[in-house]
Parts: sequence; C-alpha cells; structure tokens
Amino acid sequence: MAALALAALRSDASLSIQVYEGIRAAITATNLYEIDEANLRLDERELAARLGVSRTPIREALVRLEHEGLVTSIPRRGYHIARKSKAELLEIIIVWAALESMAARLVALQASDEAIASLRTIFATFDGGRIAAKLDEYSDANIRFHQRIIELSGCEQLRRTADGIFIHVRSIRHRTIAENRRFERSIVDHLQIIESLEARDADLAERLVRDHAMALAAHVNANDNDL
Amino acid sequence: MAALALAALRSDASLSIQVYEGIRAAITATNLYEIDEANLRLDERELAARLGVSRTPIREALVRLEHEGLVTSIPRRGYHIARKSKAELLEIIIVWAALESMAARLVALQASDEAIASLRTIFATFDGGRIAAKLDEYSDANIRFHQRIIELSGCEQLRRTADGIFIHVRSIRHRTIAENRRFERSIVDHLQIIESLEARDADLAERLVRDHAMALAAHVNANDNDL
DNA sequence: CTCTGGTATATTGTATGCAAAATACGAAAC
DNA sequence: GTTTCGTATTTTGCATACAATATACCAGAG
Repeated sequence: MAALALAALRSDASLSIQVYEGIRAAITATNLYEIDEANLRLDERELAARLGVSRTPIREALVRLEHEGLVTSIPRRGYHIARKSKAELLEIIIVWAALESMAARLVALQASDEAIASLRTIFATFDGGRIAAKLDEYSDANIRFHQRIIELSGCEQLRRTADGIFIHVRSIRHRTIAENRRFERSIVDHLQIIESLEARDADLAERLVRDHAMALAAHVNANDNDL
Repeated sequence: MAALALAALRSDASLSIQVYEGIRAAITATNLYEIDEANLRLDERELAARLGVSRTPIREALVRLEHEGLVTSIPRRGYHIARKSKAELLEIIIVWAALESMAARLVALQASDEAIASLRTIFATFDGGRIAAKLDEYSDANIRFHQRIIELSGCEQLRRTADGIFIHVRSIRHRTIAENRRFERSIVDHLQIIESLEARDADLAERLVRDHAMALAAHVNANDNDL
C-alpha cells in the first residue's frame, strides 16, 4: 500500500464517498502493471488508520470499487487491486471499441463544428517527426483524444460506462504506444477520424474508430505476452 | 416496500451478497414504471428487519446497487429505486445498441453454426399471425433474443456491461412491443438479423442490430411522453 | 391567518465491538 | 527429516451503539 499516493480527502461529501474517490484516484494514478504483487493488497485497517477514519467507510468504498471491477475481493482474505489478464484486456478493448465507435457516430451526427474542431487542437503541439522525442506527452494526448470523442457524443450514459473501463484502456494505450512505432500509424488514424467527423460521415467515422481500437486489440493479442 | 417480493436468501455467499442479489432480483421482477412512488423507497431498517440481518449488509448491498445505477441515494434522506427519465432511457438504448451491435459482429465472425441456429428456436413457437394473441410470451422471447446475441458473442465483459442496463432495456421493450403493432416490424427485423449472422456478414449484422435498437429509441422518443 | 423559529423525531452515516474463518506456526508422531 | 494435527493470530464479516443531520410539527409573533 505504501506505493499508493493517497491525497487528502474532499470535505463536502460523506466519508465513504471521499474514501472511494481517494482510493480510486490513487489507483488511477498508479501504473497497475508495473508495481509488484505485494502493493496490490488493500488492508482495511491500514487504510482506515492512514486516512483517519473507521473501517466502515473504507469497506463501503471497497464495495463500490469491487462492483466497478477495480478491486477484487476474496472472501475472508481481503481486497486486492485488480490486474486484468490479457484475455480480459482484449475484451475491455472490444467494449471500448463498441462505445467509442457509437460515440463517433453521434459526434458526426450531432456535435457542433467547434466541438469537432477541438479534436484537432489536442494534437496541435505535435509535428509529425518529433513525436518519438516526446512520446509521453503524445501518449497523453492520444488518450485524451479518445476520451474526448466519447465526451463530445453528449451521451452521459455512454461516458459513464466508458469511465468504468477507461483506466485499463489508458494503461494499455500508454504501454503499447511505443511498441513497433505504433504512434506513426496512430497519428494517421486520428487524422482520418477527425476528417470523417468533419465530413459528417457517421458510418465512416464509426468504422474508423472501431478499426483503430480493434487494431490495438490485435496488437496486444500478438505482442504483449507478459500479461 | 411491501410491493417488492423478496425471496429467501441464498446460503453459501456472504450476507451482503445475498442481500444484494435478493434486492436486485426483487427490483428486476418489478415493473418499475407501474408502481407508485411510495413503494420506490428502500428503508434500511425495514429491509434489515424483514430479511433478519443487521443494517450493515443491507447498506453494502445498497451501495452496490447505487453504483450499478439501480437505486439512487439522497444523502441523509435514504435510498430509492431509480426510475430513469425519458432522456436517460434514450441514452441507455444507445449504449445497448453499441454493445449489441458489437456483439452481433463478433457472433457473425466467431460463433458456431449451432449457436446461431439456436437464435431461430427462440421464436419457434410463434407463427406470424398469432403473435398478437400471446404478446406477453412473444415479448419475453424478443427480450431473450437480444440478450442471447450478447451471450453468443462470448465476450464476458460485453455481457457484464450489458447486464447493468438490461433491466431498463427489458422494461422498455416490454412496454413498447404492443404499441403501433411494433411486433410486426420486430419479427421481420429479427429474421433479417439471423440471416445476416448465418451469412457471416459482420457489417450487415452489426448495422441491422444497431438500426433495430435505434428504431426503438426513435419510437420511445416519439411516443412515450408519460415518462 | 400566515410565517418564522425552535424543538422533537426519525433516519442515515460512522465508529466500535464481537464472532467466524482462514492462514501460519509449532510441536509431536512416524 | 517430513508430515500432520492443533492452536494462535490475523483479518474479514456482521451486529450494535452512537452521532449528525434533515424533516416535521407546534408554538408564538406579526
């Protein structure tokens, strides 16, 4: 647990909500796949002591996180941060593909021109050749791009559903962007997606977004054998 | 609460899980949109007394249900079974369309011939003309059909995600199937979907499933003004 | 008669105590 | 030396007690 950087708690919500948000933020900020097994353990009493609250709000927060799939509970054995298997990650990418491609369709049909234009600005600071140099920044922009498409759909339920698996998709994208110089392909794909949205071609936008995500799945399936 | 038929609890899981499953099943078995406001209230102590457990497992179950979106909590005011607004239902149908259309794609690409054939048997007992007579049965078959497509995709994450909103989609479909003789259109659509799956035409299957769901959304948007 | 303020009441939110279950450790038997 | 049984310890799961807050109701002032 010492690996998790728990921030101070928000003060206007109930303790259990604050604890939930705190632990969730801490997990989100951690690269799950690069910390060792021991730090995945979430000890109720230790958390309670560290946050200065009793075990009750901790437990309610853990129940939330478990239902969300971020932590797993082994009865009478405690809670652990959930690391997904390769098969599970592939499935998560499929669900993400379904959600984001539907979002792209909605954006093409409903979003304002300004909203679509805002997608371009995400990559404004990158000029083709220098991406490799600031790959971390590009990875963040990449992730924001995909999240933004879902936001722009204006469909709150779509956003909430995607939010639940976002942390995993983000982690996968971050990890794989450097492999095989995938960012080169990525920047081309993104541009095509933006153009299809600007052209208001819902079918094309949907297909491009789906293919882009499914290509990620294929890449993970073929390459990341250490999961 | 008296309107909810709470069954006896399963005995091999923790109490909070049993309570969660029990309440969830009770809510699922209820037509949310046909009971009056008062019965939407979930009183912690009353539930605890009726199920013979303390408030702690009740609260953990309610937290789960809240995170799932089935109940809402007003701080210090208690829990209520969540009734979705029309706008929310439209969004839920959109998410369902995204998930089921992706599932259809996977079924077309991966499912066995037998699995696809099993979709036909769902409607085996209905011959075109007599549907109106046993509309309730047909409605059930209709709902099972859509759920089964998601099952057949073999994507567990897809199924779990759809499960969370299934209760609402089911309720909508059940309520709208009789309106404007939509079942006539429904049976034609289903047949086309099955045929596209048998032909292994992933693009077509995906489009048909999506259009079928989006037609439902359009219908709800145009007709159900009492939500 | 109406509106405001205060107190009583009811209900949630949190803390704590207790019991049950699982593991870890050690001693004794083979 | 190894295995097995039993006990101790640790940790979760549940129950209960207490605190805090929101509403409801009533009284009194305007």
